[in-house]
Amino acid sequence: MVAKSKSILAPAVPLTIDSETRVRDDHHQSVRLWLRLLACTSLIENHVRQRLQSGFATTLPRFDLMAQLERAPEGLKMGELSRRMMVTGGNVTGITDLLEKEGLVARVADAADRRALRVKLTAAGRQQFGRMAREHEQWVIGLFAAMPLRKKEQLAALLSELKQNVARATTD
Amino acid sequence: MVAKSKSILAPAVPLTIDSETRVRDDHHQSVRLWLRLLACTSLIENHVRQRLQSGFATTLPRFDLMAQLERAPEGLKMGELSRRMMVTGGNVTGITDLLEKEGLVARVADAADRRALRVKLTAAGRQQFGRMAREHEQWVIGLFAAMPLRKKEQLAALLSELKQNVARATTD
DNA sequence: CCCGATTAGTTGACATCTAAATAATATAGT
DNA sequence: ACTATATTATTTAGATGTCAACTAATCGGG
Repeated sequence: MVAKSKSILAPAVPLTIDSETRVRDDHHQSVRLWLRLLACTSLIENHVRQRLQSGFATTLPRFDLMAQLERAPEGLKMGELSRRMMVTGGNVTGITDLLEKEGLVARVADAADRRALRVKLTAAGRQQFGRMAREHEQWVIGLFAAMPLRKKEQLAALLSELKQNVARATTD
Repeated sequence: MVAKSKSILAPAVPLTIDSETRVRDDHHQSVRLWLRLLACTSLIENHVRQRLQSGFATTLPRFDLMAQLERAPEGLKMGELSRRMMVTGGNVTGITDLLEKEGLVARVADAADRRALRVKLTAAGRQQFGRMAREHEQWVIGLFAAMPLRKKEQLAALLSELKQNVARATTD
């Protein structure tokens, strides 16, 4: 039963039941892990979205964009926003349009590059974001409150490693 | 999925430096943990989406819906699909419309409840899903390949716990 | 049996989101 | 300078997503 063949030319050749089982379990485990990751994210994301909607009549993407700008006082170029938010450029254009119409952000011509625009928070935008951010932080803290600090640290470390791995695997 | 923004940035609300530092670090940690979770999910999600698009000319929500049906030979009611996919009912209606138009799923009247519909995979749908699922599994395995089995188990356990906590925190 | 409250699903209005095409500007190599 | 190429932002079409209002069918207490 121990057909130890590792023949590269015959990948379809059956492995031992043991190793095959182990491999199959490993495969299932990766997919299950991914689904679990996705479930956690969706739960939190939906919760935060609903709170932003009911509490501030705004949306997650708007909040996200403003959050990026909050820590960039000199503003960010559209492309930089796109990279940080991990969405396409066209998407950023649309969200910026709406926020600009609401007077929360402003497009400013970039001095160094005439193709580029810098998006900045307006005074009103900074003020509104401040109010939202304080509450948002409390929501998130509440969602993670039941997990002991130690486990949160473990989770953060594992996710950090995963992020590196995935980033590497997706770029080449 | 969700009118979804993919990365929300941390607030960092200034308080006094000395007395609240420890608490603030804990709070900050929760937000950073959430951002890291979101970053991992977005990376994987974007990768899988692009592969589904280039390899099968389909999308993640379609794949997701078909995956739910694959595990339910009797079919699923719209509401059940909505719950499992964690999206609204209206959304499920739209995706089902398109998949039905493509002949991959079918709406069947429910015998027990005349309000309800059962959505089932067609033979063509089952076949196409099979092909996609095999590749999809390989993509996911590849993304997680660099992480040792032991750590994957830890991560899965921590996420399981988090999921329970968040589910509890968001329902009451 | 009947009526009000739920439940299942769809619809319409609108906001995100991607992928692809476009216009305008920068940059590098010759 | 000139040209080919790359970068920056927008636009378009189509898919996904929420929410609220709607129809139809079920359920439960009188």
